[in-house]
Amino acid sequence: MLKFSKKLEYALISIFEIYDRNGHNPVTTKEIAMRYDIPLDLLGKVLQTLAKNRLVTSIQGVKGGYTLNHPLKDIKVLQVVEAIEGPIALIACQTEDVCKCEQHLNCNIRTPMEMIQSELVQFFANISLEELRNRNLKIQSLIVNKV
Amino acid sequence: MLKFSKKLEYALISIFEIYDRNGHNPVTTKEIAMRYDIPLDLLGKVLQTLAKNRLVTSIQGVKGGYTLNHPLKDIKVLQVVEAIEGPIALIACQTEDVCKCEQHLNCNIRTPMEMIQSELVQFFANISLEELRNRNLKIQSLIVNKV
DNA sequence: TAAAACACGACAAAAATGGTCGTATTTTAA
DNA sequence: TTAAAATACGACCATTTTTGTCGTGTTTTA
Repeated sequence: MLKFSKKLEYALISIFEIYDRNGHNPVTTKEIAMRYDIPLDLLGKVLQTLAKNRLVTSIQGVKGGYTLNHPLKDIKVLQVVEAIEGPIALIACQTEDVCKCEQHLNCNIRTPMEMIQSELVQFFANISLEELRNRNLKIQSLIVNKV
Repeated sequence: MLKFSKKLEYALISIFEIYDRNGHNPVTTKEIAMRYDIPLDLLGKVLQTLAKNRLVTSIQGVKGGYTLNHPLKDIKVLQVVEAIEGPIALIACQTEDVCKCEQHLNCNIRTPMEMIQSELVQFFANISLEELRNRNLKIQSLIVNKV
């Protein structure tokens, strides 16, 4: 099934959570893990990955935690996806320069897949986390109005 | 990593291959499997799934095989994806009416994810297999012109 | 009636994902 | 200066998903 990984879910939950507390102290892994019932160690790794990819800043030591590096409008869904899951590659041979799969000497889908992939990357690159929330709010208000 | 499954690859390869021979006899699982070096039994199941989803027609018996039900322009990427991988559900609780994950009693991503999912479904629903090939041809010709 | 093809359930192997553990490092504050 | 709280990170295990295999049955043609 086409789906996001748990790690990606945890990353998005964390970013939203850190954002919602911003201006205050750094948010700790433990706080997020407890609030959303996420395994502590795993969440730690997710946040470390986000830190390596400069989406959050880590602060070590007592009173440490994580802060957001950018406002939600400057974080694109693509950045989070690629930080956590690596580059998008719909079929295997798109990560390699030369297609190594003996399978498809006469491959009839490589270039079509490259095309759809580049459009998919654009798709994710064009949606910021802020828009994710706002468009959602719009939808909710439409529903409210409808009722 | 965000990617298509092998089965989905095999499905697309098969549809293109059957299309490229159309007007002739039904194409056999064995022919496709040999040409693209795909495990025979697995490919069989993929084609059976496509048949159940009315994308291809199966013909049993000697001289049997599979034929395409629709021209490429009438097959949307979404149909193939959903036939093979089931409905797109970016996070688990989108297949259920009520989110059962104790994890996210205070889930802050469900509705944002619903939003991005519905846009993603639209994305795949708007691309036909014909377009996959044609837009690709356009890109190729641009490259040729560029050189 | 034999051969060639699809149909399908059960199962096995392999890969990916999710999760755990131990240890080290950094920082604050008593 | 030392204890506690926090991140950093590699190694490892468990679970799930994906991929592939096998055996058997059914359909159709020649």
